[in-house]
Amino acid sequence: MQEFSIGDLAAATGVKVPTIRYYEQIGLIDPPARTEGNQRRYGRAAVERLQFIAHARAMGFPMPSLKAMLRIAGHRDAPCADIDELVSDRLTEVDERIARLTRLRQELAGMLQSSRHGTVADCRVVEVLSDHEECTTDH
Amino acid sequence: MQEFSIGDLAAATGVKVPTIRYYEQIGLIDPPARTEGNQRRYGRAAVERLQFIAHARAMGFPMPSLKAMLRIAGHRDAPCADIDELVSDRLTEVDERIARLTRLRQELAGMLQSSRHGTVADCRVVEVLSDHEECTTDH
DNA sequence: CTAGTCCCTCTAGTGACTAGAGGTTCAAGG
DNA sequence: CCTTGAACCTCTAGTCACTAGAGGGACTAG
Repeated sequence: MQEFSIGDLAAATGVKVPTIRYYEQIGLIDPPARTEGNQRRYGRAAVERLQFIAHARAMGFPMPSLKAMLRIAGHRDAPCADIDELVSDRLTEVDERIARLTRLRQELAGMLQSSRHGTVADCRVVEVLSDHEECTTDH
Repeated sequence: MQEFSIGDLAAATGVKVPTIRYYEQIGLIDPPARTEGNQRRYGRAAVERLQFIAHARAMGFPMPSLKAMLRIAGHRDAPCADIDELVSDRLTEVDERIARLTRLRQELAGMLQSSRHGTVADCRVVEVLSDHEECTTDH
């Protein structure tokens, strides 16, 4: 089993070195073996685990879900349904977020549309932002 | 000109009391007049300004843009175009964000689709999250 | 062997708030 | 007028997920 320094691990996963140490500190990854000179040495498994973490973070999973997934993934005979649930929760969140952003998009576009005057004094943007009643959408 | 306590202001705008003090501290709003007993008293203008801030924050404008907008909005004869630019920047950002989330949505949905097996050992979700190559989209 | 890069720990800082301690002021009811 | 209780004050410290820096030790290629 080949060994990786923390820098190798960082290069392999795209997670920065101090962030890896931070993850170790908060217990997201296990403390690895050390060399005589006290440097961290990781194995393949650590690379995969960190890739998993990086990837899940990139998909916006919150830290607690991440911990839960890692815990579940550790039991190879645990039911996959538990993880599926976290994924579908996240899917729902993403859907909501898309919906909210779409409404916001409309509002922003509307603000730009109606603001072809000259100065701030009669700027629709300022008005709309100052007065919630003016919104065409809710938020 | 009627006066508002910090609590009134909070009630009127939905911004919490400590947050208002924080905004004052970072110079987002002006320090208001004080009573004999050193309590803050605000006027109408402060309510409007804070509403503007709350609203813009709800729309996801970052703090620096907010400061810029407030600065510009202060000059009633400044060109509205400067604010429009911030808004259209934000619009672009929102569009990008929607696009990213839509791709993510697909990936999450795909993961769920293909994971109707039993245990973690052969859970697609775990696989996909561990191996970036498996992604059907890029991110 | 040495130069240069990587690694170590520890502390402190970030942004945008939030929470709490310990004390003061205000406004309404008696 | 006086009391009571809610609202206010300042200040410090905590949150999350990192990031930056200081000051020093370890590893590796030439």
